[in-house]
Amino acid sequence: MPKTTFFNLPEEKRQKIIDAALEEFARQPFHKAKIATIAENAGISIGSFYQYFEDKKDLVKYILNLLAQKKLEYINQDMVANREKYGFFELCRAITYSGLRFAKENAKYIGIANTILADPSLQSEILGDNEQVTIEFYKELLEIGLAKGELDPNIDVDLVARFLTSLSFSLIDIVYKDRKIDLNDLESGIKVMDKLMGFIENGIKKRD
Amino acid sequence: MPKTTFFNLPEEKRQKIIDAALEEFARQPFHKAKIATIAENAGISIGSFYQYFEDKKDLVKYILNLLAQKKLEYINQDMVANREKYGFFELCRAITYSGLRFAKENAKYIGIANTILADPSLQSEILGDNEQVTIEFYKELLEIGLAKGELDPNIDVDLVARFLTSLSFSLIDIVYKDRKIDLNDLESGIKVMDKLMGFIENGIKKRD
Amino acid sequence: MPKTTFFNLPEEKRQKIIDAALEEFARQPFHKAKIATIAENAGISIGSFYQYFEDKKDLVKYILNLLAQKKLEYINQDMVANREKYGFFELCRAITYSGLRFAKENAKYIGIANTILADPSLQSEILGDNEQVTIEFYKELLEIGLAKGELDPNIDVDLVARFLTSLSFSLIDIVYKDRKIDLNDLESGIKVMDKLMGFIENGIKKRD
Amino acid sequence: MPKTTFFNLPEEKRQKIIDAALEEFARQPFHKAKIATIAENAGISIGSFYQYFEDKKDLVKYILNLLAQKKLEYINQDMVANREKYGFFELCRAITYSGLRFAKENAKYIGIANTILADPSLQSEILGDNEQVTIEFYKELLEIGLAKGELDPNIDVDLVARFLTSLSFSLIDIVYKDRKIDLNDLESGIKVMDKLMGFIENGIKKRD
DNA sequence: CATGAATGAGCCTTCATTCAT
DNA sequence: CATGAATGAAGGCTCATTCAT
Repeated sequence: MPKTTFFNLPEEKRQKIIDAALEEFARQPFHKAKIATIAENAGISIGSFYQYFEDKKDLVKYILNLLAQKKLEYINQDMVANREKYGFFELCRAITYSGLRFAKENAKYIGIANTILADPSLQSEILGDNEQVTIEFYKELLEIGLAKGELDPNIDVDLVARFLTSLSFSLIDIVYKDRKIDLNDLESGIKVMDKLMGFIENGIKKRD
Repeated sequence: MPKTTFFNLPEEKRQKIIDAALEEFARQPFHKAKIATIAENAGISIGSFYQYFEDKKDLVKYILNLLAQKKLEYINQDMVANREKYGFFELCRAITYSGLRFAKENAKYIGIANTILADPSLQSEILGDNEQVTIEFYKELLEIGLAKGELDPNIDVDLVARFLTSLSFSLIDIVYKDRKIDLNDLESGIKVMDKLMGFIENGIKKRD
Repeated sequence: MPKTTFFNLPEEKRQKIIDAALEEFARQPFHKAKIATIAENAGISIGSFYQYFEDKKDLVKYILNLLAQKKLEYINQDMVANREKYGFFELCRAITYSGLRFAKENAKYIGIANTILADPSLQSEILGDNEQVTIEFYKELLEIGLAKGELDPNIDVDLVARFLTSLSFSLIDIVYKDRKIDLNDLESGIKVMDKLMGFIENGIKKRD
Repeated sequence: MPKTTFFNLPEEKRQKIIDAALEEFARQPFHKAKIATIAENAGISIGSFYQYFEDKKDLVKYILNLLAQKKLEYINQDMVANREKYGFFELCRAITYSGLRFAKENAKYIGIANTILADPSLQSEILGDNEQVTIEFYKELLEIGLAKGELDPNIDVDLVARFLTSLSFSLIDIVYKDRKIDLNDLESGIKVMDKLMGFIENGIKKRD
């Protein structure tokens, strides 16, 4: 966690530092990213950087948490809170849709998490159980869907949850890498999503 | 590409070097992986290393090509050559199945490609058009399937090809990360695969 | 010398700063001792520190002077003032005894002077002529002793003075390092001292 | 301990590095001594330095060991081996004499050990039980002297051993700091020593 | 071809000191 | 006077690459 000095900073300055960090980590993997560059782009001195953060890892952890948090904010909290009232596929669509919006509005930084977490020597130390949380969330949705009779009772809940989790990352990947899909046209984004969701729906919904 | 001296080496020695490199890249991201370590584990001197390879990047490119090549070898070449004679889903299953076997027999090194390619500063330089190749291959299979009337004519060939490509990586990911799926029991591996393929099949096959 | 602001401080605050400095210098050599730590332990801000002291060296010089001064205070001033009236060995015993009491009551900080003065890059700059003063003092005592016929006229005054000075530091060293000598039992302290003084006395007193 | 690469170096080069280190540590305390300076004065690159030594501490430990070893070599090994055959004061004189010769021929570097070991944060880590060894050695000599009836049976063996040990360092200190004692005139060195030993002898020898 | 010592640019991190509030 | 954020020079250490043997 950043030191308290960081949080005492004026909003604007703090944001500038975060932006500089995001930019650098988007360009360089952890071990090649230079704090000097980050500091310079943030308009602060190296010494100041070390008054805000314990060290390089401290910064990375914070950035990653920020991204995770930001992504969560895109999800419709009302739907999540009242998940019982919505259909499974409706929820999945909403979640995926929020993921899309997140991707659209943060296109520049989506690759960062992947880049950072690809470093085996950081994973264990930095990565919390974010992924596990996502899996558990999908499992719960699936259980609800099964109880309501929306889903094929034969599906392997664990496996499907894992698959949906992995898929959500894939989706972002596709959107992120394929610049041909114009994210500024949200319409087309939704269409992409709908098609993908169609695959899933056809695959696991209950058939009469 | 490695220098000719490398290819003049006795098979055994060459393999030892490759193994050492794989091991190191599995443990460390590109910029933290040390040639000194690789050389030592390979039982050669640092000087020799530089007689075989141009530099560090040269080694990485070679290793990546090796892995791609090895994965290809797992695919039933007869089916690929005579792809016209097989059903689309049959081919997909076979390809996925080969991916599974590859994952099973090279579990240790699966993460390497991901780790290496997560480095944005390497991607453009090192990554060839491997992924594009895969996408094109799937597109061809889809076109054939469409021509044969196996597939729903409404699907977006480009998107589905992209999706299948991404999916194949996801699959490997799931298998790779989830140690609960006992890869030694190939039966279960196949079951996993079949379930996943079921989703796809339900999603894009032609319905009468 | 500290700035006047320092001496305007309430006694208590000043002492807290001194204590914090002593503590830090006891733990770390000059170049590793941190003003930030001293300031924090003293309950003042770094900025305040620099309002009291010119710089780090200023503090060290002051601390060293304080210790020297404090040690002097342990010596029976009456005996020193009227040195002519006392026997040489009586004076030596008294001085050594006072050194012991100083060591006992300031055990925690005895090592500081040694630690600081071991730094060659500081010695010339910081060290006054404290040691020379001590040597001169012993020389005077020896001259008096010789004049009174207490001492063997053949001794080399300069050398013995130097030796006694060095010895006084050795004594403190022994007491300081050897925790087996229970300083709380002053009785035993005196016994140690008496034995050491016995060596000297036998060595330089006039024999008839 | 230095790496093997260091010991593979030609004698001359090795010596140059040691000399450069001695010179730097004589001028600067541990935390201010710069490897860059040592490397430069030794005529090697910084990189080379780190191929010879693990790190700065590694070098210091080695230098300290060297000095201790060198000092030992000055002692008449025959006398030490056959200590039973020599008188206590004879042995003490010989040991002190060897210390003097060591001081004379290594005047420049005598202060180094003191300087380095004055750093509390290094003592525990670097200092072995060298001092304890010396104390034990003197204790043994004293026991032999007592058994032979050479010494006053009332002396406190432990205390005197400790005192002699401390004294041997003091002696070196005097010689080291007092440039007025011309060490090039060994005659005068011996005289100094004899006087000091006289004090001790008078203090602890058996009186009839 | 093999070797491994030599090189030095490069980067993280520290901390004494300053200064604006 | 008090504060504590800002500064940046400085130094330990790493490691890819070269080269003489």
